[in-house]
Amino acid sequence: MTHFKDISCGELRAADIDRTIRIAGWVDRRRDHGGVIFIDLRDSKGIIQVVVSPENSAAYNIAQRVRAEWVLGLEGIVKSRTDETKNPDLPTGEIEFIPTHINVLNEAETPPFSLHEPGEVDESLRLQYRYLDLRRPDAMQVLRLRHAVVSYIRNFFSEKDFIEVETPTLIRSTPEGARDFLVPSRLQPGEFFALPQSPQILKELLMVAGTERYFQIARCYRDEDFRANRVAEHTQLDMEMAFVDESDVMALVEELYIEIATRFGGGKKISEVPFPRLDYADCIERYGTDRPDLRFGLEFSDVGMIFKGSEFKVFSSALENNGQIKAICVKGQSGMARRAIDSLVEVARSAGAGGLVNIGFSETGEIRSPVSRFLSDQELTLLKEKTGATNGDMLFLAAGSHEIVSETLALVREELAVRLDLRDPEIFAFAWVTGFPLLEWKVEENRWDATHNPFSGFFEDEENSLEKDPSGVRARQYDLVLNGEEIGGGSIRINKRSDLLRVLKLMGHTESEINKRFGVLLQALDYGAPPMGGVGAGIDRLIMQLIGTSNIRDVIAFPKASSGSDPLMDAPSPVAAEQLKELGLQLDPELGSN
RNA sequence: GGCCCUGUGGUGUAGCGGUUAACAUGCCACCCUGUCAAGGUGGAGAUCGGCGGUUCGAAUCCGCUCAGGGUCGCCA
Repeated sequence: MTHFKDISCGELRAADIDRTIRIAGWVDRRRDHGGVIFIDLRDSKGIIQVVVSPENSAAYNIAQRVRAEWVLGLEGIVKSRTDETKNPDLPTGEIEFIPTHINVLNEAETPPFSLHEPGEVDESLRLQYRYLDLRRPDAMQVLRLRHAVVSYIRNFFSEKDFIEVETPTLIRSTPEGARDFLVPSRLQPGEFFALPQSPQILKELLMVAGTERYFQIARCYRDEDFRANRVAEHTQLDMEMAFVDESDVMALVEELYIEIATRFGGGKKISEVPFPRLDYADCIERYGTDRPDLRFGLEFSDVGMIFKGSEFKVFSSALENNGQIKAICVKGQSGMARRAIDSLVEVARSAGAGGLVNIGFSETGEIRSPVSRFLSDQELTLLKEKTGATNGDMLFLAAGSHEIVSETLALVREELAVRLDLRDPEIFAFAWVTGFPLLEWKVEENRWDATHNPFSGFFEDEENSLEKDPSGVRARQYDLVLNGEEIGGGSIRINKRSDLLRVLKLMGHTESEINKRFGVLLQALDYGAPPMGGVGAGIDRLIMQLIGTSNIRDVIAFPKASSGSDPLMDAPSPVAAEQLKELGLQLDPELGSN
């Protein structure tokens, strides 16, 4: 196989018995019995037990010195273990390796943390020594899975006549969207490149160029604060097709994700095929979010009608202020502990709600609620009817503006799912969400803004035209949701210059701004841009779902800490004054010299 | 930028106003020829993230600060 090894440690099997071979790897564990010494030798494929007895004094002397994580090259014979000493827990447990020669390829310091149970080790320490952290077989396994998925994606599109085209990582800054990472230009001092937030414009230009079917595994950069599922640089499956409509793109993407979930999902089941299509407005009504976790129910019911003129002022006044009242029905939880209810109220308050009303219907039909004295029998009867609650169930109600109610109950719904363990870990719940409004009103900026990106196509008719009622125009946008995470999104693009201009003007851009920022695309659209659409889909989040982690750093070889710094390379770092001078940059003296 | 949580031998934790700062694991030495998280005996190893304050006395209480994690803002 190579100069140092004929076969991987982890691949040795009974079929190799009596072979004389070379193996190499790291010392996983060493067990010294005074006489015989056992060394578990680990490589990328697994572990093999090496047995060194005093009879081979040269090897034995070395084996006595050996410590954890030393790098060894061995020459020897594969032997069958006796029946009593076989280890059924190990894939290589039927055999062991008897070395004739041990070659110490490198010694090693004792690692700063155990490589055997590092789940509990401080993450920043693990990141600082990421090259050791990745030695853990399950960490390396994630990288292997990621590779397999990406390579499957590449094959999938290649076989469907797509070509992968690389696009530049030094591009022009556009003030739309997230904050750009900037790279100063030496040749044009005082000017900057931006790292792409996605190859959006470039892939549209590729469509104008006649590529027709393009994809790319593309790195995307956004200089915003981190979250558990968000980092500054992420990898995206970027795809674009010409001469398509929504159904073409969605069908292809759906086919891909079904294949990936089936092949790489570790036996988990896809809850519904074809993926359910949800309308945006409907989604907000039922789940309070545009990326609902469909692994469990707990849908909202609108119970506003019941409380018109109710004695309970919180409810009646919410309605008078044009708000709404919605309920979640939790089956069999009428006896929920007071503490659990209180903490749900806290969750609701954190979302901006005044509170959260709980109404329990006990098994014997009694009402348990802090507001029971305000509720009439008729209201309670109607509540049961509307929410489907029966004796034994618990209702949670929130009242207020549409926005507050949605956000509040969405949080409460998630929290209930966690506490009641409603999320089946063996399920992939995919869904498409469509029917997004094209534009949303930005109160602070006093203008319309694109809900996704300004290049998204739109549906309009006479009543709902851009100029008459922008809020009524739907985008030709589709988002792919998996287990409550947005894992992809795309649209059929605007391919006519005049339409793009209409949208950009509505968004409050002046002609000259438009030309400066979007001039290239506008011009290109004028040169015969075909109908086109595609998706951008997050690879990191997909892998997270496949392995079932909520920490995005688990699926990245060398991730940044959530502060945005790199504990391994100790980046970012100050640079020499020379470098700054070449770039024509001067630092704000108030930043100090650290 | 706001809020919440965490910081004690190498690692993971306990201790929460007076302790020789405890335990596990790792490390080192010795014993041990069939273990596979080997076992046994012994040993080294922490000024309790940093600075300041309160107190007769601070790992413990308070303030500031640093680092990490989460979250809101932000993320077309």
